[in-house]
Amino acid sequence: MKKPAARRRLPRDEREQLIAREAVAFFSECGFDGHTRELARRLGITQPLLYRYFRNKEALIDRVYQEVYLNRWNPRWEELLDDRTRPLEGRLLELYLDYSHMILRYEWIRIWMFSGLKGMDLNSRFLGLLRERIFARVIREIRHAHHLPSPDDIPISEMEFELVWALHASIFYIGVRRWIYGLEIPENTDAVVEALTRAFLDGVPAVIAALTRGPLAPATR
Amino acid sequence: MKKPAARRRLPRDEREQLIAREAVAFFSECGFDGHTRELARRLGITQPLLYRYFRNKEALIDRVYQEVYLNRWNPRWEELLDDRTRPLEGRLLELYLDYSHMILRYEWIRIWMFSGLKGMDLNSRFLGLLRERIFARVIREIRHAHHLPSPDDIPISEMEFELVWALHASIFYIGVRRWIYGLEIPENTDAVVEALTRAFLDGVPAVIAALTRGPLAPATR
DNA sequence: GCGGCTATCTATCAAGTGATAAGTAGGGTT
DNA sequence: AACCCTACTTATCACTTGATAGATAGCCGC
Repeated sequence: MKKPAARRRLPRDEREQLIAREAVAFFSECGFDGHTRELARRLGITQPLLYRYFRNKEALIDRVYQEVYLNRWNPRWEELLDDRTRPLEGRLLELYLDYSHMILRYEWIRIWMFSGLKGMDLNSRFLGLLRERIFARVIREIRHAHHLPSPDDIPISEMEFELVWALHASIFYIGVRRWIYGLEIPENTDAVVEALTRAFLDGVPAVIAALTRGPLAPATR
Repeated sequence: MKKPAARRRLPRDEREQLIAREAVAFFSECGFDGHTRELARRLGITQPLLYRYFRNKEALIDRVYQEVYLNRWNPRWEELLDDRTRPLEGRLLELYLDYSHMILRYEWIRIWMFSGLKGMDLNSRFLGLLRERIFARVIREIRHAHHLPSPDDIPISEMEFELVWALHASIFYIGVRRWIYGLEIPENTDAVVEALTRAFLDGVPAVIAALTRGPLAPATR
């Protein structure tokens, strides 16, 4: 209720930011087929004004991606996992809590899914990064903490990756339930993420131990 | 390469089925904003012909839902879980393998997500059923197999439901990776579903045991 | 093979949909 | 207070898109 109407003649930068912010909210609600007229209506401006700030609809959508995803990768996640002075459980809890705070948001989850369904490569590129930089490290550190062979000696198997995918899925799906299906979820999502991470750490090392001894199907990608 | 062109003047029922089947493939690929002209083009017919078989686009989409979801609920799942003459592990494996065969398909997963993003109540209604009929039973049977209090005595807690959601998420996400992100997944998905279910049964009962003894936060819905 | 039923097509409408051009007016500068 | 830059609006285009009306022609029964 700050402004009755963010009206006429704003400085260029300010208007651009207003548009970008509303575009994030709008496209995350309606998908990228949402109409520019409706977006303009929500901004309290006319539709042609959008085109004074963005060359076309595609440029506007690019900006939305930039706002929601760009530079959200936290290099600390990798450092965190590498820091063997700390117990593994603490490292994993911090990682997954932090990561969940990033992805368990309306805009993040929905634009992520819209983007995936549209076949953008954003998703596969990000998940490729996640797999190589995070998942592989998680498995490496679990093996190390349990005195199992390093991935340098025995490559990470497909099934080991699947177990880490499963934890990732469990966390991500909290957001899907809340922001896509519109279901109620527990108020304290941190507690759930924590419980899931602990359960993972309780159960998975034994499986990995069995895998690094048994016949292995190394991950193909 | 059977038919050069499935041409003119088919019997009414046959044409209707052709349209319905192609509509499933088409809308699962393009989403419900896909254009009727493009659908007609894929069918090798003109766009107005669609309207001789379906009152409007909405009716066509209703038919797609019907084709993909209606009458797919298998009452056997409930009977299966109730059958205490069989070991719990066998029952859960059969349940989740069968369920995964239903949902881990291109059309099922994508239309499911499109529907969720559009805010259809299909998703929440189906998941409500799943929660009450399946999840609650899974927890009840785990408790019973481990000589823990029945849900009649100690209601199922929020966290217990979360653990079952997590298994569901892990399985569902295999389909999301494959059919929405376009990632490679293990060839033998049955083996993965089996491993996830076993891991669930290995780890979760201990957590549930702790929960039914510790202070409980009963599930609110 | 011919007549008629109707599956299918051609032509077209009306409402929208992204985008552009040219006019209007707000507000900082002097 | 007059001026001018440009943020913003009005008017409009070209194309798309769901939907309808009427013409055309394939196929079954005789």
